[in-house]
Amino acid sequence: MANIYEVAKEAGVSHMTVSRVFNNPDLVGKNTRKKVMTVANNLGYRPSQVARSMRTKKTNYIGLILPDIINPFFPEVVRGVDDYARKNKYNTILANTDNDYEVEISSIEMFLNRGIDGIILGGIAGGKKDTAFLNKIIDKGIPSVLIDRFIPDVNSSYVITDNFKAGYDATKYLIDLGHKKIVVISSPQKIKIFRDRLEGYKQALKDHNIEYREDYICEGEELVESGYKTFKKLIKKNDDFTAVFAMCDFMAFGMYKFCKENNIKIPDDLSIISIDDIFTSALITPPLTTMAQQKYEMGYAAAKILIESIEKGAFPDKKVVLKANLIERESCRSIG
Amino acid sequence: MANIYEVAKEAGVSHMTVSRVFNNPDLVGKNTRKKVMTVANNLGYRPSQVARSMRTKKTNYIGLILPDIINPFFPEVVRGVDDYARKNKYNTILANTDNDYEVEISSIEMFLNRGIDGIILGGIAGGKKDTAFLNKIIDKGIPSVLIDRFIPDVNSSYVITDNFKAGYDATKYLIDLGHKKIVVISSPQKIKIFRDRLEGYKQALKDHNIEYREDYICEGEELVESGYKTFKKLIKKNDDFTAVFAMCDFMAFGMYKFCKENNIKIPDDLSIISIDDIFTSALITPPLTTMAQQKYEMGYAAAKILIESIEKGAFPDKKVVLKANLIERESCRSIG
DNA sequence: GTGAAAGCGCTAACAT
DNA sequence: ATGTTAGCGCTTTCAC
Repeated sequence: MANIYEVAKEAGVSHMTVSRVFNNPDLVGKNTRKKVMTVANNLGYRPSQVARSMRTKKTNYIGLILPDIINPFFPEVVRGVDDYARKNKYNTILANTDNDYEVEISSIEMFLNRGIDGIILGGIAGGKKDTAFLNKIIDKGIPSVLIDRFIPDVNSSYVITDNFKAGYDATKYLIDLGHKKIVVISSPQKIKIFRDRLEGYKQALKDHNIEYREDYICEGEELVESGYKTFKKLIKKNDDFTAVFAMCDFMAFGMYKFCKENNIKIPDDLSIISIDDIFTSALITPPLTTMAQQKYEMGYAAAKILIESIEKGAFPDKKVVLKANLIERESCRSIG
Repeated sequence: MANIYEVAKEAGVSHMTVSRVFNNPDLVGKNTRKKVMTVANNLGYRPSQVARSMRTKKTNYIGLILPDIINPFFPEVVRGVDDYARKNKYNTILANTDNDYEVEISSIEMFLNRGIDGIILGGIAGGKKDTAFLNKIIDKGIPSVLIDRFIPDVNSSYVITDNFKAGYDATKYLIDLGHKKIVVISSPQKIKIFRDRLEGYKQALKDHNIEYREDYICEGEELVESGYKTFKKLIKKNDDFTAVFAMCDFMAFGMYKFCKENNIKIPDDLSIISIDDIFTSALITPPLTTMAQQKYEMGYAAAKILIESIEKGAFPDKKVVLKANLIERESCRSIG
């Protein structure tokens, strides 16, 4: 493929004029510009982004680290990131880590070698290792933004759902329907965003003079199977409740399975509300009432923060909090 | 960040020795190697992939073009591609096109500018424009592999499901259950893989002496809503059937919705089988019996073909046909 | 086993 | 409005 010198020669100008035509067309005379464009087209010339990156120290790549693109929460996030990125001449490089610390580290290494301009971290687990991990990135001076995670003690930009309010609203929705005995199928409480959801639940109870009961809370992992097991465990200890607040759709799906097997009718015998609204939630029976996270917007906003700060040469320093919206479907009913 | 010269200076060797330590360690004496490694670590040196690409004309990037990562079929494919790629020191750049020809073209432009080493095309629509599109890529001399599509008249590598057999097996499964009146909710017949599924259906009918009826086939798009509408249209014309072969899970989901609304019990009143097996299919009620496509393997195999041919400097030239596996769940019943 | 020279294709900085 | 020079950080090639 033709390079800048061949185009220059053929067009009878210096290579710098060709460069300008592609980067600062205004600085080039109209006729020259036309001539150069014609020659460039004829020769099939396209500026090498690699050579450009070499010179400018800017690759227009951003790295996106997340546990697993197969988790239905992420594709929309990824699409949001990539849509904003692409609109602004950036490309996204994805790294699936399966929450494996070694892989997270090697992904960063790879990104560093590749000279990416910034990093977005989606849904990393948030333990102590992740604090170290994030600090490592920040120390390198690479702009970064967190999605769907808040890591205490680290001063990072992030885009997050208002998890307190989501937990509050979900609970309030059940209360308004007449429920007073509301159990919680909880995602890992070591992760801040899930603690926030629980706090929201507690506050809603308090505001409506309902007593908080420790034995109404049961914790598992963010997996369908875990939702099943966690609910099973809970119901064995105590079946005196009329509604469930599941902290994520996955766990709600697991509950659905348990209920089906044990002939518990949703919502007749039991109301269920959840948080996420992934694709499947509208399709199961009964369709799941859930607090929809704005997944696409999360990705989009994160990319926006990141890229704006890259362009400004400033460190990203914005916290965006998104609302979770109640999607009323058919898994809850009014009682009493 | 330190560059190769600083490391060389600090280690008291030439920069070429440093380069060799990272690329051909065997050519360097053991002691020198150790010394260099130590210095490199201390200085936090990492070879610039950009500079390397500039020199070698190889970026170790592959481009992956697909309609939309949000479509639940693709995340697993992407993961398969990326897992193989990453294992072999390649990274994947994703481009969502929404099947928009302009976007497909501009994605290619972008990939070309970036100097990617090869392209994987997943699920592009397959019309005339796509033939031209694919030929364009091949003409550029860029190695490419198709996933989940066969484009007639273009000599390209591909990884595909045995769609004829998938259609055949799905139909035979219903026949073995005693069904003789089997309608088809079809995905677009302008796409070769769906025509193959229909051929499989026809052959299964033939092999079991069941007459093929034109009015048993109704065509729509690969969308939940379209499954709903297409089935509605079909059933209005003719409700004399006991089973449905839906060509993709999405359309089956749409049918589920219609059946629920119209009090048609699955599988009691109607048996449904489909092709795909996306995440949701196991969670709906009743769980959907479907021919599982090997999505991850598709991506993995495509990346393997592509990268092997990049490394060999040869043009990819392999056709991989994957089996679709029957996942027996609860949407079909035995009759008569 | 190690080093010196050249150059990949571009842009920043400085001319004119 | 256009051109000249230098150099980004590597690897290829050739030399010793």
